[in-house]
Amino acid sequence: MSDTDVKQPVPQDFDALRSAILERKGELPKRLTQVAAYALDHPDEIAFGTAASIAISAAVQPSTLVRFAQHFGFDGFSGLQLLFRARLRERTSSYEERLRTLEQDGASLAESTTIFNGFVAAAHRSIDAIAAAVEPDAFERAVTLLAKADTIYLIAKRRSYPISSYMAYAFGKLKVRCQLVGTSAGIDDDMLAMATSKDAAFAISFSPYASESAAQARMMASRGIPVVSLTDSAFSPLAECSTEWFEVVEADHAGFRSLSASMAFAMALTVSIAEKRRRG
Amino acid sequence: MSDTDVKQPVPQDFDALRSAILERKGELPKRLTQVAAYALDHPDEIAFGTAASIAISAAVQPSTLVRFAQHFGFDGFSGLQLLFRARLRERTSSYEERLRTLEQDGASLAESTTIFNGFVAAAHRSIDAIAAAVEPDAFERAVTLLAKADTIYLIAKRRSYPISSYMAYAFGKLKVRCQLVGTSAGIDDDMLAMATSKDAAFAISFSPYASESAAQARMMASRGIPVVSLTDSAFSPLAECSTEWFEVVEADHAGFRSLSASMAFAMALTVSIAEKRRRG
DNA sequence: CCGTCTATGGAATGAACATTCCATATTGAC
DNA sequence: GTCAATATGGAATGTTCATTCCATAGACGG
Repeated sequence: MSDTDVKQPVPQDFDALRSAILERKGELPKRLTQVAAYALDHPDEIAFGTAASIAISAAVQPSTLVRFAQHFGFDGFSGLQLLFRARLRERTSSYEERLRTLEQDGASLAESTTIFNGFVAAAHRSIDAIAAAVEPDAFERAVTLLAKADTIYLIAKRRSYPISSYMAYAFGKLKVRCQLVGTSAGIDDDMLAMATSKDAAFAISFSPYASESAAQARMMASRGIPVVSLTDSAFSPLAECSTEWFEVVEADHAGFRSLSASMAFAMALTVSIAEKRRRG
Repeated sequence: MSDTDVKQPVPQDFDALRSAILERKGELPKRLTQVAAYALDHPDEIAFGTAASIAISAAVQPSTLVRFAQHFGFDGFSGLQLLFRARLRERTSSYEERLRTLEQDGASLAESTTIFNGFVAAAHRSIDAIAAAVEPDAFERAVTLLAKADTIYLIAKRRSYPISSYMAYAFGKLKVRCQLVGTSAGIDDDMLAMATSKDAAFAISFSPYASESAAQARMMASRGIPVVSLTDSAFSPLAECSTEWFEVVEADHAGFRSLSASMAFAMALTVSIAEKRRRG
């Protein structure tokens, strides 16, 4: 059983595997070279296929795939396949990598440091996610919609309230009329009742969705007032009653989410609206 | 076998499936709704996972996943999974394409897109900056200081208020007693007057510094109450009266700053404090 | 040219998995 | 409140799949 070369450590990520393959391709027997070439040329096939389907496609036996994986220190083919799948999943996580190297340096970091690094990485990931998820056209439509509104009603409760309150602050500085809804109990509905179809609303709500926010957004929509919203799922009650809606998936650290990505989005929206107005 | 609704054709690609799910989500029974929400929120999991692992993650039975697939006309779960895999294959290209538009801000892009990209980039820079600027030891000291406080007073006005209000929300969830200062005019000083040296304060202020915040922080400090602060310059009035202070330089886009980095910092601090308390 | 050692193909095996089935719970109509 | 219809949980089932095993082919050294 000299199959598993003990000298080489088992590759932990796709890049390591790739290097290992390139490095050792000279000393591999014929069929394994064939597999190596196929693997690097068709990584997606490896990620999605089954051993049998890949074997056919690469013109080898399934057992050869297993042997190939074992040559590089894996338990079997499945272990190797995980790396190919992780590659598709992660795509963006150079941040996680940086974080991992940070944590290797000092063996015993204070817990607070780990938490801090976790939130930093989560923030990066969240921002990448929203950058990829927001369609420029939809964003432009939302900006147009809100820019021509007489008054912009900002609907947000609880966790999303800090975002709307910052938007209200910024709108104030930018001389854009807006009305912050959700501050003191009771007067919200009275304020919203004054809205006309010349106005518009921007609603923010994350799971678990505050029922008032959804109800208020629905009410606005039913009165013909355009509603733009920011939420975290296509299943959000906001999604169905909004003229335009955007999905932001804040990455979490240990179950807690910061609002980093939402804040960036909110500011981009706010400034874009002001800019569009300024230009006429 | 009225499971497979013959009215609906079997979705042939992910978008068709997505539309079908959103369209019919109202008429789905409870567990199937749960699966529907999970599927749209975690498409990658569906693509790679096994029925068993997905079932656990979505808190349903494997059989429910099969039934869900059959409700939408598929033979079984596997048929549905193929669509999620195909999506992942195609997405990777368009996804990277989107991220590439972040770099170019040619005239061809809508202004709102340029602004959006600008804030995304600024957020990344800000977070990198704070990750580099915060010293783990100082952070740990700040956490310790605040964790042993009886009540944490959160001092913030105007631009920094969204941060403290989110912290107050999170502290509430985490059962950490805190007092949000700066909300309604007048009672602030009365609230702060009740603070004792067993308490602590966390102050946030950015240029141009609200004079009240600085005054309140100074007052607390002079009464022997530990003050931790987050500000944007060593010359900030907060820096000189704080036991520990941290500098966050939010990168700006066209003169406007989002609060992305401050939010990440605030959440890290909040969670660290709660965690330290929980441990004794 | 023979023996040994490694590589390979293909069948056998056993594990993982999707799917089905049935008993129970829940919902809705009368 | 009762009954029917539908939804759900969980175990049983049968299939697909990765893996192992073994017989044979090929390479290499003597």
